[in-house]
Amino acid sequence: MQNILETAIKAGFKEIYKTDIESVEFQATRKDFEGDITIVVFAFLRFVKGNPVEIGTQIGEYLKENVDEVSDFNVVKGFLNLVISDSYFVSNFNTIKNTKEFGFSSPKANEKAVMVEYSSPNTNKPLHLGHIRNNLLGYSVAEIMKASGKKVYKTQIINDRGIHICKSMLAWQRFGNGETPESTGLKGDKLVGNYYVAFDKAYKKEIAQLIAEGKTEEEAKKQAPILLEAQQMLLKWEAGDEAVVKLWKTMNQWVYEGFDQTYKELGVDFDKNYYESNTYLLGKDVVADGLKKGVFYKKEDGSVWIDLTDEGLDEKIVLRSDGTAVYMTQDIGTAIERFKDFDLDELVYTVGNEQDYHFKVLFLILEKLGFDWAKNLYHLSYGMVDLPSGKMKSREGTVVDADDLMIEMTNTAREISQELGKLEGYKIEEREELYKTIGLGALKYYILKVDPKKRILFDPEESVDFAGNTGPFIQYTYARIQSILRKADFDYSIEITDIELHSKEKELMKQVLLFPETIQSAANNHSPALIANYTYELVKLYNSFYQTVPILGCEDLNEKIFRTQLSSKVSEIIKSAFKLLGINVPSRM
RNA sequence: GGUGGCAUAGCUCAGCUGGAUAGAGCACCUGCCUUCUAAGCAGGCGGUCCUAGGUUCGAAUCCUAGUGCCAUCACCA
Repeated sequence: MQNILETAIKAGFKEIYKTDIESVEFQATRKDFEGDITIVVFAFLRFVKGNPVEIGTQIGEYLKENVDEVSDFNVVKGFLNLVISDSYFVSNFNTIKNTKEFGFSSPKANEKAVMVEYSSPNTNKPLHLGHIRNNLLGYSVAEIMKASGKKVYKTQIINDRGIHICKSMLAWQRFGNGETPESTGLKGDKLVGNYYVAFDKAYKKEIAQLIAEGKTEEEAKKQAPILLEAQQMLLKWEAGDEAVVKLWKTMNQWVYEGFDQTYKELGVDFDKNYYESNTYLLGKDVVADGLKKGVFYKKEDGSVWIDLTDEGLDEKIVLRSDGTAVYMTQDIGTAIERFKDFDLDELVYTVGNEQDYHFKVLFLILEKLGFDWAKNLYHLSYGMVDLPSGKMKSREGTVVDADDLMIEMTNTAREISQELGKLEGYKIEEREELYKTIGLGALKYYILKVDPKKRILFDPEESVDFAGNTGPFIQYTYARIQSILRKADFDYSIEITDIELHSKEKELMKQVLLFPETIQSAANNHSPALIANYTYELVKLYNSFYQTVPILGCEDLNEKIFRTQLSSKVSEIIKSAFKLLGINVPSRM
């Protein structure tokens, strides 16, 4: 539509004012004015001198005469509001009416893929609310990019080695009495997490003891025997000590089983897992190579650095003086590995904004090393999820556990649903499934509707809403439409062409037609929030339509068919949009 | 201290590349279930868009400075 108008407007200026204009500025007409599309006349004043109202009127008249789709216009101040004909909307609707997965594009042949990394947990403690945001964002962005026409691989790198892992292992050895998930009935990740906390407790105790003996806090922190022992254990692990490796495998396996369960409940998945225990040595040869190229330099003690002061950053270490890899070394190696493993041209890292600096440096290093794909690396940086008491800290037990939270959400959904009592004829299992759908819908929507880069304040005392701009509200609208479609006992597949639109229908259709560009924009911006906001707007318009005009009770058969078709399309879009957010929709609720 | 991010209604958030009287939801108040699901609809109340300058016909949006909160600046990850 905009293209048609732009060409016409340019032609109009040429005819009336004998001038060429560069571009036309469009915007949606505000609700309080009549019209569908608005042209900002002010922008033309650079090319044509005169009164904006006069110019607007002349252009409006020109368009009304020369463009079929423009049925009327009005000018308010410097704004030319155009009324687009009903037939334009109706014919547009008819072309998309039967499109399966309207708004989604399929991947083009031969196009390279995008890899989205998310989750990437440590294997020493259970997943919490912060991981939930990460998982939901990563999963959703991956789905959105798929829908926008990209081939996508989902991945995570599991941080399964290092001193923090040894801490839980050591604590289990000392205090565990051979406990297992089976013997305790605990989820594996929970059990291991308990020992991570136990380590910290014992460690703190030893520190206090040493301080009492006259050491400074700093000395005490470094000399606590339990810490030294954990460090010993790490060395043994790296040396391949049989007993340590065996324990490591056993405990990690417990954690994986626990994680799998959480991921399944949350509804996220991965195409490939990377393990840090396999990748932590990667990148060293790249560093050696970069050293030759002069990208890095060696200090006297043998450590290798990169100087980024020209870019306004600092110097950064890429290899320790003892030749071992740091985090950065691994990330360099892993990135390269991934581009070898898959035919990629883009890699998205879903990692909190506390690591902004790290990724800035990483990308810069890869660019300096000469990888042309380095410019296609993207850090999907999101804000922290904070509690009213501040930051969540696993070691201090101030975390909102992922499993617990999902259960609580389901419980709330159950309470509300039972109170409303609309589920006659539903079996117990069906109901439980539904409570989960609604509870998780509330949680996921609550988190995803917020712009990723903003931090979220989560108050466990105030439960997530189920009314207003929420997941359940949107699910409810979907269920309502399903109810209508179940009751529609007539053939509504025929094409309706000649029809006069109710203003509610027109507004709704305008929103429907925006779905494809919303997906593209959400993909470009890596923002599920755009999908959430779009869907909310769509659903609000639908509910207003639903309560203003009769659908099945409509006298005129054409109207009735058309409104049913429109309802059906809206429900399809709700379902698709929610699929992009990883949220299911119920046929009743 | 250096660097980066954020600041919009009592609370939670929208606000696209600058554009019309700054929009939703929650909360509070008023109506609407003998028509398709009231987890809904219609309406009311509520704002120095952090502050001060600047650019512009026009600034919540762009620039500069300041204030506040958060993050980061380790041979940790």
